[in-house]
Amino acid sequence: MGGVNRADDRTGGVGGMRGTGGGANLLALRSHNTALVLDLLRTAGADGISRLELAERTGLTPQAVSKITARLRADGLAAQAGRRASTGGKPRTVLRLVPEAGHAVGVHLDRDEVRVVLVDLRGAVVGERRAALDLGAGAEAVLGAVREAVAAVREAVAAVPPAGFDRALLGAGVALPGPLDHARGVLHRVTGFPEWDGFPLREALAERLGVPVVVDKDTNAAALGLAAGGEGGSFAYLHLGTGLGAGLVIGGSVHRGARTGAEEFGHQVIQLDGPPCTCGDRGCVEALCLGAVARGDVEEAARVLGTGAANLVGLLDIDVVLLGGRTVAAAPDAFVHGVAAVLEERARRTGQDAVPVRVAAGGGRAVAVGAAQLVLGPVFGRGDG
Amino acid sequence: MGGVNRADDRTGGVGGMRGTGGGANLLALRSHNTALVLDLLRTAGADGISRLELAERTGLTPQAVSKITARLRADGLAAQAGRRASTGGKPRTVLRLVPEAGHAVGVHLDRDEVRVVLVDLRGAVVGERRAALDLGAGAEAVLGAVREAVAAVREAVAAVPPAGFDRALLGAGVALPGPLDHARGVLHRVTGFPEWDGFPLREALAERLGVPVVVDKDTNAAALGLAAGGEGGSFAYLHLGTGLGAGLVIGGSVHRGARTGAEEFGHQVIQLDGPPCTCGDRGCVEALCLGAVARGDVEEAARVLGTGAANLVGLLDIDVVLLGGRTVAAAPDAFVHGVAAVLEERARRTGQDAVPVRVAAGGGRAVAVGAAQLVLGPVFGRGDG
DNA sequence: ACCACTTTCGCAACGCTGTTGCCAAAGTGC
DNA sequence: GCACTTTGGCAACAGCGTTGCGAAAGTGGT
Repeated sequence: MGGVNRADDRTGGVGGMRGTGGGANLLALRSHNTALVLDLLRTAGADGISRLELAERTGLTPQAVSKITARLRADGLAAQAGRRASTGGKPRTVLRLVPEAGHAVGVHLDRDEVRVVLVDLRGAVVGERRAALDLGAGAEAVLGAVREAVAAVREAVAAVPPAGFDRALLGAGVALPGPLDHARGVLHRVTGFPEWDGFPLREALAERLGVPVVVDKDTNAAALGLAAGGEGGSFAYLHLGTGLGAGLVIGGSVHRGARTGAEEFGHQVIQLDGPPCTCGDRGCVEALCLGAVARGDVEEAARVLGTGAANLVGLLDIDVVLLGGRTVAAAPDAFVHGVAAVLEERARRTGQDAVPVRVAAGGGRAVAVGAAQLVLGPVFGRGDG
Repeated sequence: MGGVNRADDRTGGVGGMRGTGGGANLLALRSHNTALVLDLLRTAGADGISRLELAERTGLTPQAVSKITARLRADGLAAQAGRRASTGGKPRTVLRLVPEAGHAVGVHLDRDEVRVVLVDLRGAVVGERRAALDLGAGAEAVLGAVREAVAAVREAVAAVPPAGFDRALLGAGVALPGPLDHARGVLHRVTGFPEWDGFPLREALAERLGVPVVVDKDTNAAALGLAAGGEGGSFAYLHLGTGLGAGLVIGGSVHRGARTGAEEFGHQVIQLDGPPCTCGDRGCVEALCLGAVARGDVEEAARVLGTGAANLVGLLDIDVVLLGGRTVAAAPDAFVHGVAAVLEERARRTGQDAVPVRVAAGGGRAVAVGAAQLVLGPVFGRGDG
């Protein structure tokens, strides 16, 4: 290890911290490093990870890792899990995350139903509940239904063994369609339901549930869930259902604009003076893509979607394109191949490797699971996603 | 101030730190907070800023700020600069950055000339030199010319009073056209000059100049320069010259992809099956825009550029669009108004405020000045830009 | 002119961080 | 069975920001 300070040769430093404020004290430093270790424990999964490996990956000294993991074990968040084979000396003891040391609920508030999942620290679903719901039935009814569904899931899980575990609920993440103010938890223009305009959902729900609440757009939540599910680097999640939206993950974190209008992927113009779109513009990807679907021309829809994806890939250097939504689910292969074809053609021209295209994992509960990650993310140092 | 830990009620914490590694020790914490203070001192400019103001803005305690600024003063980086009016007690002493405590050179390596600037810590130009240069003349000739130009600027500045100042050269930033590997400083496919392919420019130049070197794409450097020049938040710099490129600043930092292909703004398709582009695709913004310019139809060129910009604004929630480059400089008003018109039309539809459009400041030496910021940025905690 | 009060800001002691030096524990290999 | 390697905890340590306190330097009332 030598006498040289090991963190000195890192390029990153503490990094980050844009905007105002950002002074860091010892508490911030401690929680930062703790979150880092927790994140590595989570990534390691059931295999576990040794202290020295943690030290190598974080750049901290083994002794610092020992201190941090000792605290985590004392708090019940980590546990010893066997040992590795010796390499000529004392074998490394393997540590693993204790998934049931904390939980989070994820709420997917859709136009016609609410879906609630309870996940553990790993992000694994341990309870789920769906209920029909009219998003236009008014705030009281909707909030009540959410409260009920959340309570039902919590009770169901609490009833089954193994009992005695700490079922600490860290908070609730809520995802719903339409732009909103993520930072303040206030809704804006929920498509088709103007009565929600300006509604302080986070505050109202936090009061009813008695736990911290985070709200976000459904596509962002889905993208976040995919990122937590092992999808690394930068990727775009394109959701093609009744509309066309996207969630963007850049460098591991979800991109949200300062305003609410971010990720209007569907209203990117790719056909100057093309057919009119519901948004009032002409030649939007959404209009072209859904128009082709309506005509039954899935091939053309995929090509159009691929062109929009190619623009994104070129602009932001995306690593993977993931497709989701009901329309994609109806003909997954056609869409994947069609989009991939456009990207491969592009890669052939630029001489680079083609960006892979896949159907997003998670299926129908991807958004709810991602919403839960809105709460879990910060625990593992993922900012707000 | 009370007994409560003040950093606890911040949402940010130490934050950031994506990817592997990232363990932070006390040294990292110290340099983080120091950089934060330096950045505020720089932003304050000649007006200066008081210790208590620094404390409020960073979230640190006044005492911590006093310690940090004492170190900075001892190092010659900060100095007392008068005092403010009293508000009923001891008046605050104002601190300011000592600009001449450090310098950086910025090199703009263009196809036909090299432009070198020497800037102080504020980013103000204190020396400049231009020289004709054939980028295709081979590595030896080009590197020699750069070395000569840099040496000439340094000597010219060292010769003029006020003498005796610490003229510490922190490093050199180099900007040039075409994609490259920013992290490793290796070139890729410099448009029109295939012989530079894979050339380790950073290493080669660092050896000749004897100072650390950072390389980046010209549009990224220009965007970084604009960000350092007071342009806040997220913005896009669109450069329309012999080609069409863009530099993206998201949340105060330059966006670079993991690969080299990021920000291929000009090859965004906005006209399906449109006219062929030099890149091999059809309907790229660059082809349409430059085609219109060639026909003398500046109005149409601006509309096309505006459509591309609108796509960007919608996708990434950009705050400002800045235009630059020779073609824009030839008819600035036409381009600004034409692009603004598209964005205003878009804003009218979505019911939001229109994103403003301006001509980028800095003129012909914007890239060189921005290149210097590649070196200065990290000093002020701006990561690598 | 004097004194009470407010505000700024440095010194000293403190708690806590990660680091270093050292040693016990627990394996492998001759 | 002994030498060696590797792991990881204990204790002392340097250095970070924080807290307690007091000197410095103004204002405003008397």
